[in-house]
Amino acid sequence: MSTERSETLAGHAVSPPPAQRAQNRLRLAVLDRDPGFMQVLSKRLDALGCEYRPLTAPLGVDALVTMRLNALVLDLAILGPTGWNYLEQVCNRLPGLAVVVCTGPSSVAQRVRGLRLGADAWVTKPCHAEELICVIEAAVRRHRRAEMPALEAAASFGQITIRPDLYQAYVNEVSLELTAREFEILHLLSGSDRVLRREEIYERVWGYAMAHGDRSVDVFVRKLRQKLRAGSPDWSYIHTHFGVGYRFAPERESSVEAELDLITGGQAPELDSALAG
Amino acid sequence: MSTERSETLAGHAVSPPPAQRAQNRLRLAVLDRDPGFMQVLSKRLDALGCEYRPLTAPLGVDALVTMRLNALVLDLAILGPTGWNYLEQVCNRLPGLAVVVCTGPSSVAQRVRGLRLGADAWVTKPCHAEELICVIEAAVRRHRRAEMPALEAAASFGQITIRPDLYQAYVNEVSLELTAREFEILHLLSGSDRVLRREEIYERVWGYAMAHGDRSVDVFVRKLRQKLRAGSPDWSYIHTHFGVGYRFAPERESSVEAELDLITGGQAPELDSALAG
DNA sequence: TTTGCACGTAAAGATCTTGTGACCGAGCCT
DNA sequence: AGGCTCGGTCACAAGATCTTTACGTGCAAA
Repeated sequence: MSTERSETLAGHAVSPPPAQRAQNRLRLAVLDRDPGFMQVLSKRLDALGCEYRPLTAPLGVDALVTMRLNALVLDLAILGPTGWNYLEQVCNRLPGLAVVVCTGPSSVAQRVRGLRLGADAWVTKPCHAEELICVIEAAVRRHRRAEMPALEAAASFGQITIRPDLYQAYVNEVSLELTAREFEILHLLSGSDRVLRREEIYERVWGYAMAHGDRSVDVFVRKLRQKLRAGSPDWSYIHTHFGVGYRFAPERESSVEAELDLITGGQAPELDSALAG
Repeated sequence: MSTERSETLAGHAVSPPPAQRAQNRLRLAVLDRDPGFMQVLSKRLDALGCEYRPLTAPLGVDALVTMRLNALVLDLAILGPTGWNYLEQVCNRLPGLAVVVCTGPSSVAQRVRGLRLGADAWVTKPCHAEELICVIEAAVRRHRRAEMPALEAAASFGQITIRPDLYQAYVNEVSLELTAREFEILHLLSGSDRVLRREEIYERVWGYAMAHGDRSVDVFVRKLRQKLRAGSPDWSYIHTHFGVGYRFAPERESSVEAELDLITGGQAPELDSALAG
């Protein structure tokens, strides 16, 4: 297959598809010195695909900021009396960070103090790794509900730019006027390098299984191609794989254009203005 | 609620405190049957000035919605096997509600299950009232961090000025007379430059999940547009994305501009001052 | 080359979304 | 109690979009 993704053609960077997944993955740091605890915990975290950073000494708030964490787990015991101060600082400076205190036996007063200072949860050791992780997730979950608007970034392919935040695709700042469904299909295709079978496309866009003989995907691909061609005539984006499905890949079109492009330096101004008018 | 709404007629600053305070006060319901526990807890809650409602049987989700709670504390033991289901339902339908399970001895598996279903914290009885309250506050605090950026600065878009401190929008110092809901929706939309789906708007303004087929958002957008048009006739602010949702973006309208543009040759810098004056 | 499919294309009809006005109940003030 | 505002629902109409259907075209195997 044409592994040569044509991102270089556009002269734009293509945003990495896994951005979405990275957003949802848990990023956390654990400040603790108990080797057994750390080992058990790290094993479970790895299994969950967390990005996980063990710490043995308190990091400055600025360092924590640059790590872009979702959560911080810390054992107050290893910080001594300064722990309270550190906890307060972290909670104040990083209101969006989930902070879970996981430490040995404590008094009610201590736990109350920790929670009042801004900790989201207090787990007493010894504890089950699974439970601690659930507590972390609960704290992060609640936090995320707020700033979920962390959407995907815009991506460019060939001449078109796909903007998930606006549910629309553009060529030179001009909307292609895609309908919601058209956009979803384009978005799906553009996010995958491989050939997608019709059933796959249907299922992921419509949300349920495709009926046998349904031609809806074909019809939408046609409309998409039509609008893509209208806005970007000398490129082709959606390729048919006979008997299989469709594949997205920006490619330059016919020979005549190609020669003109060489002459005019990759642009055909008359064409653009003609279309724009 | 906002009883002093009509005072804004003058277009002058109005004291917003009552609404603010009501927002900050904790509104919670406790589903439990232990008299001793309830007594101790209610005493502490009263001292803190919480609006507090004891329950001895599970309330329907709809009933909980109308109570406008911040938090729900429940003892799973008194619900029996149906408790898990109830917990799940409540957490799903009211994503903005802090749910704290406070129940007797339990297994790790049970606690994990509860947290996974959406509970924000799990406190084991017997527990100190003070600690439980801290846990509740921690959960609510995290939830609020999202929608309570405290005092936000005023912002202007096109001809309108949005003043979160006054819970009102203005055109040339004149109030648009938005109701609370209307303002909240406008505020939310204006703070995000992407398309917001109805479900998102509903969930962030109403605080719980939107029922399928609910048209409330549409109706309020209509009322908003009406008032915006009344105060700023030749601008449009809220744009419909068919099949998706709404997006806020101040844009001039064509009607008056078109004629002026013809006269002034495509630019109408005076227009701003003319309209502003 | 012929034949059987798969696919491209187009348009009409069905379906879904949205705008809109009227209406009703709850809560609040007088 | 009565009038008011506000929040929320309903039904209808106008559009926009989607699905279905029909037929032409091109691919691939025999």
